[in-house]
Amino acid sequence: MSRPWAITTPIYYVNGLPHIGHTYSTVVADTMARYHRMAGEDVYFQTGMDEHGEKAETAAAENGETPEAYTTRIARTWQTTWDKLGISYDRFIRTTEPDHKIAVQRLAQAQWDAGQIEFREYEGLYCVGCERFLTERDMEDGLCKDHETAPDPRREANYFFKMSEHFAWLADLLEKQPDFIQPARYRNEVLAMIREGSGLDDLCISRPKERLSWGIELPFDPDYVCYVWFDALINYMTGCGYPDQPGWEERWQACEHLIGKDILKPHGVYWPTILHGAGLPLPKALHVHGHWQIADRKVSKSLGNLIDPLRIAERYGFETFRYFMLREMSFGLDGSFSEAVMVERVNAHLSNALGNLLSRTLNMTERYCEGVVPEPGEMGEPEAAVRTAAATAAAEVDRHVRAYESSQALEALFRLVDATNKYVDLREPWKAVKDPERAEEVRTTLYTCCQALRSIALLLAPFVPDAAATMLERLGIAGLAEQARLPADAAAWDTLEAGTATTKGDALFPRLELVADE
RNA sequence: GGCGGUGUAGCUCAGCCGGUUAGAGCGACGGUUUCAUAAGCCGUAGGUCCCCAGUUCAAGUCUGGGCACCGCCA
Repeated sequence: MSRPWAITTPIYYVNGLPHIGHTYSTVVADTMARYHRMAGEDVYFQTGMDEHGEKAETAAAENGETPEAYTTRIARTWQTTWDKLGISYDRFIRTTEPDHKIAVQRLAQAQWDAGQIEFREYEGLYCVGCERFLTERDMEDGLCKDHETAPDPRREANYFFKMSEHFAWLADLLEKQPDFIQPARYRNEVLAMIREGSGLDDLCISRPKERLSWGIELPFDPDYVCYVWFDALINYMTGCGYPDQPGWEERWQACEHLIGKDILKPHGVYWPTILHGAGLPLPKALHVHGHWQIADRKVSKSLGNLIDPLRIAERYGFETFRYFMLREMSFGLDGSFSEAVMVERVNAHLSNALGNLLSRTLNMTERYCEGVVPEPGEMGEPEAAVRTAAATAAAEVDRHVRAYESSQALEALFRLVDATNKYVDLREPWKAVKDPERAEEVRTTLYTCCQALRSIALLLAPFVPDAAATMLERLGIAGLAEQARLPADAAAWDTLEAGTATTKGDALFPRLELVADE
């Protein structure tokens, strides 16, 4: 049995439509999942929707729908989007599903039994319009900022998880296991959040049903439902099989979470302490990425910075969008999205460097070698250099992908593309072909190019799967991506069989033109 | 107000524990080639490494102060 490995996207809140931020998270997770699958690991990849809570209940009511109908409708839209974009998730989980409800109740019960939960009565200023207690930040001159009304003093009783008792443990964990939250900047932020005097305290994990009914009932008090974050976070474990599926712990402890920096606190503080309080094991790591700034074009303020992935896919092709996000964003830092820059990058990398290499190689193979992978002669210095470049690329891609550094991984991969282009120019097969005595050299050159393209396609498969599949198909080794093992098979040489038919085909990545907005 | 981050060529960024003339990719410009998606290849262009002070034989790289932007908290 191969080694388990799991990855989760954030559990997206059932609200609106996916934009570039969600798409980026999902694409990174998909790329990671595809790579680990190709590395022969037993991969589980989960994404899904967080469907409970006040906001969903309110939105449903505004639409004249039941919460069930509303959340089902929105969830379908999201799932359809991921399907259209070819995201290879293993499960699209919804927090309204029965197994999740069981998981939440079991975990809440475990905390209750462990004495981690306390019932407390408190008083605060409640805004009827907001349907929640306000903090100072929400008010101006004693009025709710949103509703400009005075909040009522109100008493309420709720269940609290004694979260602050676990801060020392968490700080200690982050010292001993610095890789638990990556990159390090976010680990430091979490340490700052739980430092003495930072203000973070215990976590309210319930809502009285009279105020909110759209939630999972607390197992020890039917008058209350779970606070939405407490409910939502547990989805990651539900998907791994908690509590009853045999062997869930193994998968769970190999599970890596991928999130945006906006939800660092729930994932970096709430989640590990909740698990610790319930006496449950932790996932393997938390990987935190930055946000996309939208650089060009006027973006309507009311719509916000909405980049609709389907619209981009329609205009430019999803794989180019995907390539751009993975190549352009330094993991952990903010990135800048602009269609103009995307077009520029994609043309330079995918069309000019890679697409053209494939195109010239296959064209010459067709013209000079009857359209089959030729029988190579002796390998010289330049051929050995390409072979070394492939081995280097395979090793570097592996290292960077495992560290979530997709940008550096693609950079390393394109060094192989460049090396191969330089190699062709050095050998000049279009000249050599005119000299009958150099026939063997031509065959060796084109064999080497095909072999390099095979490595490139394999390494590229997790990033742009469709294009990589097309490349392999044209090289006469369709479906190889499904059987190959990374990184070893991308570094392997002399694996192509002479005589295999190749197909020239159309441009793999036609050059893009910037589409003008209407 | 507190804590943290970021500030390096037009753009996006590398530069680890301080050490030869500060790097890469893209773009720009010039040359060359024709197998190829007006692609490839070769070369060039020159940036006060945010500012000031300090430590050091030596500082983008360490220390202190300042400025700008961002994040978290209050």
